[in-house]
Amino acid sequence: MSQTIKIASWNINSIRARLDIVERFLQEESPDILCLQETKVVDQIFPEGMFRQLGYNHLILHGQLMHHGVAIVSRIPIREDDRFDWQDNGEARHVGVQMENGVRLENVYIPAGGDIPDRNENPKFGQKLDFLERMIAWSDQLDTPTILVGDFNIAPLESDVWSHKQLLNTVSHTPLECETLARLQNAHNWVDLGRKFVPAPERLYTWWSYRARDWAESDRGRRLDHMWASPDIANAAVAHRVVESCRGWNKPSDHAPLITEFQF
DNA sequence: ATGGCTGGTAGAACCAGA
Repeated sequence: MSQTIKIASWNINSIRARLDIVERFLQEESPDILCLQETKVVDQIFPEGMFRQLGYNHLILHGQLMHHGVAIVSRIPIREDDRFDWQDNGEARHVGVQMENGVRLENVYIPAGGDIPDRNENPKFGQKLDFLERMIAWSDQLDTPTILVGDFNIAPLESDVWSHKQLLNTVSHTPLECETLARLQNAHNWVDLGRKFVPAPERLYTWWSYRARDWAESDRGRRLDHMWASPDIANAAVAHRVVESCRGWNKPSDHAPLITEFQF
């Protein structure tokens, strides 16, 4: 007997500022599970009501004051199994759950890394690389079917950015970050579902700056958000897309949500 | 013109995002 599970991931840039568009997204797309990044709220005042009204009664929250914060909301049973501190500084950037079928779902918010792509001049860049190294060590040992989603803050391929040449020295697309992300991918033979369904060199973006006069017209996007799957369950993914239209909604996040449908 | 905006928290001529 097969089961279809629809999983979404969205860097929401404040859940409280975005409650209306998240509700619209849940009503229109009806995912079974939604992984959120940058919730920017402590767990005590996370706006659970809207989610529960729509049947999302399983809420796994890992927030903190002001910045970062992740959450997994679900209308099918999930149980928390870990919340790693891959940055080793207490920031809320990961939470992981297990579904009833035993597949793990890991929701991560990799640090942006600051402005200067040099760990000596900019400690945040070093923290980002160290975060990735800890994820590599974890991936090396991983022996359970796992789905890894979230805001990775790296656009690895030339066709993942609006201009490869102009962004080579911009944090999120530097060769060092792209090489490190490739090592992370190789550490578990992770399947990049975005590029499985939209092969390079087709344009594929998930983030557009707030500062563009017209984000859609200039289309200076980057693919910062990703969904990866263990090789042994990658074939369970039967559909995947970036819901770009959400970027044009009223008071949007600067990220668009991703959706993958699995048939287990 | 890849920072032109945006949010949170404080009460900033702030900090952070990417």
